[in-house]
Amino acid sequence: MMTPVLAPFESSVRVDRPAVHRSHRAPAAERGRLRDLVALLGLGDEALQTIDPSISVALWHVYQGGGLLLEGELATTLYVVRTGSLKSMKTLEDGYEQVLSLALPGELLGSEALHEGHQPATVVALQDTTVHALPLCELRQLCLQCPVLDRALQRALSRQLVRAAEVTAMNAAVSSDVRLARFLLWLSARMADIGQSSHRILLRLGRRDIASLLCVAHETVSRGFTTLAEAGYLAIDRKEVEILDMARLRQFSRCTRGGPQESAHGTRGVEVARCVAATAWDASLETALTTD
Amino acid sequence: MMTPVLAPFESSVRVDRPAVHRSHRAPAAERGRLRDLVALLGLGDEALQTIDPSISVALWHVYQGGGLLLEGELATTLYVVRTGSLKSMKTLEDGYEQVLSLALPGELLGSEALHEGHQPATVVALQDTTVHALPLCELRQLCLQCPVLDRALQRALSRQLVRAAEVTAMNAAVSSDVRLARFLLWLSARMADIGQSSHRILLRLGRRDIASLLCVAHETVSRGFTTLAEAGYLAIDRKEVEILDMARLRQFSRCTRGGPQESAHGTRGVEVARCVAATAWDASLETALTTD
DNA sequence: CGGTCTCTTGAGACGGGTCAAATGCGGTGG
DNA sequence: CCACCGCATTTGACCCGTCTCAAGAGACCG
Repeated sequence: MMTPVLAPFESSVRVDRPAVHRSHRAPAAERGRLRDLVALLGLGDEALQTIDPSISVALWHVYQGGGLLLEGELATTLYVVRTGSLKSMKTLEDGYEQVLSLALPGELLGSEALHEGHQPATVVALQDTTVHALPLCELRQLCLQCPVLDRALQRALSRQLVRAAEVTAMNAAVSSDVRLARFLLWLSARMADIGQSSHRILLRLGRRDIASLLCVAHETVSRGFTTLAEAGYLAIDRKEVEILDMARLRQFSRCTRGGPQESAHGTRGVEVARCVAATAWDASLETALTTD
Repeated sequence: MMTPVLAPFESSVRVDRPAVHRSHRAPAAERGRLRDLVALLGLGDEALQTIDPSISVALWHVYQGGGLLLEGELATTLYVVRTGSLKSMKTLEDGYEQVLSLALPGELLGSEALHEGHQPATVVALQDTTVHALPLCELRQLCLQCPVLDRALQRALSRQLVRAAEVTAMNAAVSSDVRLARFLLWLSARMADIGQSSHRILLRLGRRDIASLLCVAHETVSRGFTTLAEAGYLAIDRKEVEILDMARLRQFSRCTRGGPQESAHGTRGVEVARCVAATAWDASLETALTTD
């Protein structure tokens, strides 16, 4: 932690040719690191027994705004997020930054590079973050030694696929306000998954990044927050969101084009009533869906 | 092939509760089936040696409009597309059908269910299609026996992730015409990958499905085709597309909001000229990019 | 304390959604 | 073989939602 962080690229970075912007390796070398990794992959201590303890699993620190992966880079390592959060994004030919996903603890990074051998996306930390680094060659050994871990890896890959599908579903053709509501519910569920509050959320993504993820202009996101807040679904202060009425927010998020359209405008609750008949049913599902 | 196909659901199906619409198992039982599967995963015959030949890999036929996976279904099997094509889609709470991806030969289906254990999406054949079916329990044995295959599976999973990211990038915030152009280029590249013409393409997806994939109204897709055709980029007849000017189509596809906007309207080539200065450079990259 | 950033809010224009109707193809049954 | 029906596709007209441009208020940083 003495070593200064290598120039993390600015938050709204335009990734240029070279420069392996990379945060330094942290000195930390705890004993339970492997155990920690194994737990993140959803396995118990018993899996630990079958693993060669000489395997080196480095712990990396990536500071806010720092890059972990750079588009085009050769794939040498797979990462598992331990703490913090990161965004992955693709810089399109025209220079537009398309945010692809949000990585929270327990998730895999760099797995898209197994195919083709180079990173298809850039990954940047949204806050100070730690990741376990598994060199691919060691990973192969691990998979051979420990079939349980091999399967855990498959499951983790599968989860990434599910996440990607969720993002696509979020962007299903609907109004921007509904998209934003879906985003918040999605985030809320994921926070719950990692044991954090699903009601009070600190947005790590800026408006611009959220906008990119939802494929809208950033002003639209801003207005959307205002609208949802005025409707009483949530309170927002800068990057802090508090979901005040989960059930109604979820109700609102169901609207699609073609279906009964809901507007969050106007006196709260009035026009929402139209399709809220299902709210009781809704509430019964809520616990199942949110893991509150 | 004597057995009649179990009621395939109609092409524009709304998946309701029950009914395991499932096409029947085909009688075919060729010798080289395993070899075929292994080849689809990008492995050579040498991998075949390490595999227990008693492993049962069934070949399934799914007829046009027939379902292979049903949302919510328990995960028991992984499929590898052998011939044909399928779409995977999610039925959102409001009944809207969101198309998530297009599966072509060599791709994995059902892999999203490794996590959570049940299918998160429905998969329907767009034409008569054959898939290799690997029961999960046997798959595990295979992975143990044959590390090469295990890694091939990881790569295949990784590829699915890349595909998902591509879809997201396609939908990056741009005009609907540009989105359509990107879709066509994407499809063109994938057709090339599987050894088919990248210039003449038979669309297996209907306008409605394309619209869903691109998150626009189906009328907009229709108009988009007309626009691109009038601009001279392509010719379209019903479901047959012929890309007439790949370079200019690609050029057009680069436009994003914020960047220099291009309109395909009006006399072809006029307004395109503005940012076509790079066309020479473009052409040099083309071969690298398209695998024509 | 200024510079630079993000975020918010407003005003106006335009793209694309919605509704509607015409066309054409494919499949079905007489 | 033909008439009929349903569905996909196309095209037009209209209007709302969202993008764009612009300005101003806060934050954060040096």
